Amino acid sequence: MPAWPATEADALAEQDRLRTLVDPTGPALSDGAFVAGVDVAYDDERNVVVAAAVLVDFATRETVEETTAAGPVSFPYVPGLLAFRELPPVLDALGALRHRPDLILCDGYGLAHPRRLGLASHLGVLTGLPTAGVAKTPFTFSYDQPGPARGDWSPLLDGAEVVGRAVRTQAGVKPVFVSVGHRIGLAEACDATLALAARYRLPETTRRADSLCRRALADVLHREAR
DNA sequence: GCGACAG
DNA sequence: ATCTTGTCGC
Repeated sequence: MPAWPATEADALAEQDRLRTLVDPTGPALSDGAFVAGVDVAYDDERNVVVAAAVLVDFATRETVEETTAAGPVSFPYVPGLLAFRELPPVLDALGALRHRPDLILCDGYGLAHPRRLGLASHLGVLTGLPTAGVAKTPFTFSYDQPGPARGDWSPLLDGAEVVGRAVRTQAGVKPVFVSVGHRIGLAEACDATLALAARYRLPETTRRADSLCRRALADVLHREAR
């Protein structure tokens, strides 16, 4: 396993290498599947980053398992290179899961990335597992407003290229931006996102991972302060 | 050329 | 991401 890139030049080269390994197609989830949500929280002052992985039963939306992992911040925030900042602790948290996820939903992008290798794609290749990205903002991409009903969607475009979908997960709420990561198709990734966002704008996986990593970060800081 | 830009 | 109170609404 190659060392984690330390410079932007190394990171760009690593993206080029991983991009050739991505499979942006794959089947829909079935009942009985487990979907993992991952997210991270930072304290750059204290050089601490904490990741959380929450495994959810796709059919019932109940939490099956939760893990966290803490570590030092190993890469600065550079738009386009987010994966190098977020993935080290995420890989640790996923590795602590006792069950293997059938899909991992990330907070951010996959194919919808300036260089076509967002953190969801990156994580998919590193783990070999199906992944997709669900982002809260359109980044640099364009889209027409999707219809008003839950389930309505419109193409997310990078110029003329379709890189994902703006998906309305709840009526009267801003859309989320779904893009494929690895080993799942775009329509299938959107279906999974919609199914997990039955009540709120963001899928339960993302919501639970978000709150868990914040709590875990607070715990770590509390512990270090004494 | 410069700035903006997922989290 | 993070700094941050109360408040409107279901």
